Amino acid sequence: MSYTYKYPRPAVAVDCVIFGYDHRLEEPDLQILLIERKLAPFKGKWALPGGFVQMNETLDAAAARELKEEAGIEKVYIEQLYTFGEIDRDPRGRVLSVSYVALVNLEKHRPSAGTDAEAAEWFSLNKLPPLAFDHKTIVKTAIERLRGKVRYQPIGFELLPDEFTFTELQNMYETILQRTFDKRNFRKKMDSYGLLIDTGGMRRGKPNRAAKLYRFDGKRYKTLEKRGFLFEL
Amino acid sequence: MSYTYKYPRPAVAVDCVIFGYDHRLEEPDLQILLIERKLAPFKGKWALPGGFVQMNETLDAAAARELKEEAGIEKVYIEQLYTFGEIDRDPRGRVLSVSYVALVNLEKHRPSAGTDAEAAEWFSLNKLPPLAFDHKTIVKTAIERLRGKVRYQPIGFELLPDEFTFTELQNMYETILQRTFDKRNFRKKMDSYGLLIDTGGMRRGKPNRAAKLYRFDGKRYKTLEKRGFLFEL
DNA sequence: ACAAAAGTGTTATGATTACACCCATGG
DNA sequence: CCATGGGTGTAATCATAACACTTTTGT
Repeated sequence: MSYTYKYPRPAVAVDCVIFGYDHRLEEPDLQILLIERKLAPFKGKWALPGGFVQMNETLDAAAARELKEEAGIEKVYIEQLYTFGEIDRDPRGRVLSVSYVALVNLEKHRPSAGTDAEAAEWFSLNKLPPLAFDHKTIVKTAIERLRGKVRYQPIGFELLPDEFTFTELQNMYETILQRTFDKRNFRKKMDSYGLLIDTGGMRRGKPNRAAKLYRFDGKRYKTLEKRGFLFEL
Repeated sequence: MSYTYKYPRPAVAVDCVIFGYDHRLEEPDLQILLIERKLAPFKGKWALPGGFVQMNETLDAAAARELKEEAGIEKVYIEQLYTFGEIDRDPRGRVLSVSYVALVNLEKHRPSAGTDAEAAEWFSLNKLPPLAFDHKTIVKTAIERLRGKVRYQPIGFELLPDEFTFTELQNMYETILQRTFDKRNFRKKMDSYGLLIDTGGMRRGKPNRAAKLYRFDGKRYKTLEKRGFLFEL
């Protein structure tokens, strides 16, 4: 079977930059999920999960599908990033890449084996292997988007478990933004937004004082947002 | 001549939301350049300038080409906005739209006749006609991007002539952001960035005190930006 | 001389920063 | 009982917001 058109058309792929964060690490870092390519081109190289857009699915749906098929990840935060269209970005011919960014908490996505049985692995951002295609550029763009957006939209919470401590929250921001915050000032500001619900639970198990667990109040945020409230770190 | 592929491919178009601003108007407003479609579908309706991506041009190049061909506009600020991929957004079949935002000063682009001899007209944002395809959605997204970005990147200057007065600058921001600023505070802040060069010229001709003309110092901005400086309105 | 917009400082308020000690827990 | 991270307040500084009058120009 084949498809014929009057004018040439580029192929269109979606590629996903999946950021993972593990709040339990001593020295936490941002990680990215990569899959090892089993086919040419770039056979054996690491690449972003992705694939071609089907005719009966939207771009968002294609991204969600690839996320599930290749990375075994579902129902997470995902947003469109940018569309890359350099002429020679794919040696097979003209292929556009509509890229997406997803944010997940690593605790929930440890196994990281794709259903397609491709090797999928988390890599620290500081230790990325060489990547196929122009995926290095895509990753760079994704990091810039994350760094820029995390400061004025409460998307960072997507990287944490549902319940988290103040310190875990602060570490997450410090990791992404590559800077430190004063503990008291950080808590004061977060507190002032009234977006953290005290769950009553405690993070225990370490030889120090137990820490209170909080949950992000997404409903309240949406309400406030409509009234012109701006989350800002 | 025709082109055959093993798998079906969507067609890919670029569409441009061209914002124009006229600093000389009594009650300035943001405008958008639209072209009247001469062919089906949506024949006779107004639409964003755009067209299909050629195989030998990047997306940015395609956007620049359409800008020139359909709107007669060249060498202006342009950036990619978003890629729209709803399945039924084009009645002809599956067509993705990689959309772009361009910013121009109306003074320089008055004639607004496209070289393709299509009717091209500026419309006030508040008085847009019904638009073809999903172009209303694209315009809405573009406005959100402009409103969000203008506050922390000095892109607003692209809407003004090279030389402008403080009042013109303030009016431009007030128009885009739909709010007012205190004159003294606005000048104080702008002044503090040191990004405006006094050209020595004056805006004369009105029966009131002449206003000093300034120029945006793009070079200095780039230098400061690298050192971590953040423009913020 | 008048109408219209240009230009200019000061004070009050709120937000941000800097900074250090006691508390609770598990081993 | 000790090591470790949790939790808390205050003062100084800086940025923002509010506010009104004099100057210059063209007609």
